[in-house]
Amino acid sequence: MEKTYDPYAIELRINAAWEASGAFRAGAPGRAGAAPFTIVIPPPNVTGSLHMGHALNNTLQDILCRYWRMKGCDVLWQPGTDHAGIATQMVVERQMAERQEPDRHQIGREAFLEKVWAWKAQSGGTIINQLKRLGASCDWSRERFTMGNRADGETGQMQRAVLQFFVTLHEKGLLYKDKRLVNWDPKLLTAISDLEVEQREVKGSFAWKRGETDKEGNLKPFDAAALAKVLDREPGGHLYYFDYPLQGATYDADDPATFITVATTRPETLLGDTGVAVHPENEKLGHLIGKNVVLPLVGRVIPIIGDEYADPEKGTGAVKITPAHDFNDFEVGRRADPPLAMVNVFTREARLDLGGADFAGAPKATRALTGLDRFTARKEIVAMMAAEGLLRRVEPSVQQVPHGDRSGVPIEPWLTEQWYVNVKPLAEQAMAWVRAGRTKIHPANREADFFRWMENIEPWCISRQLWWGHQIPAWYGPDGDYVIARDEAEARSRADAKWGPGAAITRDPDVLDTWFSSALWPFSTLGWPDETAELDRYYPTSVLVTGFDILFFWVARMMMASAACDLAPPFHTVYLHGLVRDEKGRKMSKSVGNVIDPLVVIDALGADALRFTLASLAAQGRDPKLGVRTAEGYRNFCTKLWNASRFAEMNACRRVAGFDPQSVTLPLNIWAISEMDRTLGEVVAGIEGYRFNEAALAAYRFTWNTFCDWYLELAKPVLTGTDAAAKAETQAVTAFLLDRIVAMLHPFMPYITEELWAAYAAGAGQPEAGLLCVEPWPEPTGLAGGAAAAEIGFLVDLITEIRSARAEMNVPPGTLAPLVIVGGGDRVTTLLSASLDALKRLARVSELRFAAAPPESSVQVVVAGTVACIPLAGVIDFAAEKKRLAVEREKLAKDVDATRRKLDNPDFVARAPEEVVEENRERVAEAEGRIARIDEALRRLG
RNA sequence: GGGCGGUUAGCUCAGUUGGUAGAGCGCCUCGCUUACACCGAGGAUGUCGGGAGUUCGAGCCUCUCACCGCCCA
Repeated sequence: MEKTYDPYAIELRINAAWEASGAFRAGAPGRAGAAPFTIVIPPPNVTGSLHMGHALNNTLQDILCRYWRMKGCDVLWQPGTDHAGIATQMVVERQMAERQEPDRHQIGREAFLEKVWAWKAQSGGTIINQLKRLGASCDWSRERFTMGNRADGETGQMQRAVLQFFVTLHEKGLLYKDKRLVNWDPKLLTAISDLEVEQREVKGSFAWKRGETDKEGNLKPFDAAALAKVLDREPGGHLYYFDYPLQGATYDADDPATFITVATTRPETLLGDTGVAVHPENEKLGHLIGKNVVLPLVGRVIPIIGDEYADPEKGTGAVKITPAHDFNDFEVGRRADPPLAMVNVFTREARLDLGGADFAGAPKATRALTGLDRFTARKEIVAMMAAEGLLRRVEPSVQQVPHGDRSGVPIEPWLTEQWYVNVKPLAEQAMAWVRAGRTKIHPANREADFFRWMENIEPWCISRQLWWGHQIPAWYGPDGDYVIARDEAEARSRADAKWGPGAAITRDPDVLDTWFSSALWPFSTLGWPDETAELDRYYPTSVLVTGFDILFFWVARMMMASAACDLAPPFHTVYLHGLVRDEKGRKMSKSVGNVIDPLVVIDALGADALRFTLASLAAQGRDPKLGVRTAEGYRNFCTKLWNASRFAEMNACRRVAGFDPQSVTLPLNIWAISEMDRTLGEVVAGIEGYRFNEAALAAYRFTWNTFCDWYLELAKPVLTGTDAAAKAETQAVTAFLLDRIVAMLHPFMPYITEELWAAYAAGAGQPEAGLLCVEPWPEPTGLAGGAAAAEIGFLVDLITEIRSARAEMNVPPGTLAPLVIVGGGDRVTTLLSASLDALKRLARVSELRFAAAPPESSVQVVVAGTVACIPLAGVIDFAAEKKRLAVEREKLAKDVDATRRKLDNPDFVARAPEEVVEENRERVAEAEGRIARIDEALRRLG
């Protein structure tokens, strides 16, 4: 073996070996009869690159896949990538702009898509290769892409899956077109779904009030320029109060009978107001219901209506209603009798468009605003209202402003016709699955989130005004109605039937939401809509591992898609992990500059160290916090394991064919094997219970603390000793334990364990032995630790106590001293005599003596009732020893006191379980025994 | 405003039927012993956010308050 562990070279070589062996291919002939275990990867954005979230997500999936593969399952980890419509189209458009090329509208749809595919070809392999470096044991031969293969066009299977899904929804009556408000992104010029909107808190700073005076008592005029300056930085964050004059009255700012005041956060929408709402039971304003106001700047006469949406406690109690530009107002307008008119004032770029009939009667100055950007318009409108004397007040307010999560600009509710899926019945089915336990969600408390969202689910807007994506398979005929078909030919025949032969039809230019295709991922990747052997064998999949942030985006939609296609629930378990944060708990983001690149960590410390770190941080229901240094400890762990293996090699601890753990006789070996069994149990329970951190920690503790710190140290005298039989057994056990350690750690640290496995095989003269990744998972030996385990436990405690006492006495480490055992039984005598070499080595004992009474001038420790004395005349620091004993005595006395009080409580003795009471009695007895010995020792010291 | 989660050693966090608190890192002291200084040995540090309740017994269960975070309106 090399002197040091070099991750980079090893990872490269091991990866090649895995690839060449086909070990990760699903459906190996040898596993034809095995149970399948399937995971579909959450497909990363095809043009993206690996970030820490991916690293966590895929590490956890890989742990499961490698574990179940070793357990004998036929594992399919289905890899692939997502076309990420908006994000990818944005990237390509940005590139074109940077190169000062003509934009997509100038070059046309075909040429643009050509460029996107070219970009995919160029950057699409990046993330896949990065996943390979992480060690992901996907079946790479089955890689899929949500847009399918380009050469196949719409006849490719992945494309047909999407078309079939669309047709199925249509046939089930779950698909419809509707003209309603959508979240419109005026930068990307597309509708986006509710989930793609993020609320950002915005707070303004400008305040003004009509009639306000300065220190000298002069009226403060409204300063439009000052407001504009504030709004240039941040257009939101203010509440504006406007007076709307009542029809037929002469406006007088001081006479409330002549106007109604409304408050708004978006003054520019005023132009589209078609009503004012007041709560029907509003005592102050209720009497105005039924009257009209004259909309300032426009002249439109609009009604004051009664609607409970207008909260009398909030703002002025009256709300301006703009049905075409606000979701709540849209509902209010529809409820009203007669319904309020809809007046659209924006273009798709969110510029004012006041050229229509609705503004024919508006003043010229107002119509001149046409073409202004919405935020410029905001400043203008406020200034104009102020000039008209109708601005009552401006105040800063904290607002949640919806922003497009991709474009980062405020979204605009906008009236358009879009395609929707009625997801209600599908959500019902998905919820039924979860209720019935056919799909389990871990951690369980996320189930509540799932139900809350599903119960309040809104129609899913699936059309996007983009080019990169699956084009909607709907064709419009001469009358504007449509037919839906799987392909052009089917569309033609349907069109012929509907509109007569040869009717002109045009296909809907829009594409489908990316999630529409990723919703099919668990079955489209297996061949659906075709009936394939893979679908039969690997569907439904086993576990879905993903971040809780896409529970609704993706997990819920996969379940609904399965329901729509009359398939079983797509997975029996959903495991949701947290979001990786930096060491201060902040989200990792480029702008903050706290991003830790997984590849940088892999380069520096190795993939195994990164993986182990992530696994050990993956506590359920918590966001892992990762610092730059966190992974170093686990790099050290790799080195530790490496060196333990080197030690074994140097001491000729070779794998023994046919080794039977039941035949082991040395207490040390029995103890170690039984500890190994226990650890295996913890690791299995951790992995199968999705408590990855607990599994990782158990394996870590055994390897470092039990095996390296104690087993190997205690084995050293045996390995260098003269008892050939004991030596041979210990060599065999060391090799046996290392085999199990690397197997147990393999799901977490595949590279170093695979490498060591090969080294062990070579050492044992089995260079042709197979790969660890397809070895069977080690099953517990069932060896009972019994008395042997207790003996080693005693020895470990004794050595620890002696070391501790010596250190406290400032005994120089080089000093050897005898160990005098007082009143130990036969078992102790035998054990310690047999362990003399270990005691010499680990506790600096020169010789072992047994005596009836403690010798003079000695330090004494007590372990499990046995008194061990170290006579150190001349070396011992008497004052220090007295102090040490006094401190210990005080601690014990306190303990005795507390425990006694408990035992004196009749309720405790009566109600606590017998074993707890007994435990406390023993505690008192033991502590009192120790106190007696300490007192004796103190007397002896004078 | 509603919901969820958090508050445990200097830092990051474990703590799964309630039985007198643990790990890693950091810190301090020491280092004879060639598997490993990316190491070894020893050590210090916590009224488990505040308050109340249930219980023989609460980090854990209930209520309440405070602060922090996330999601939704």
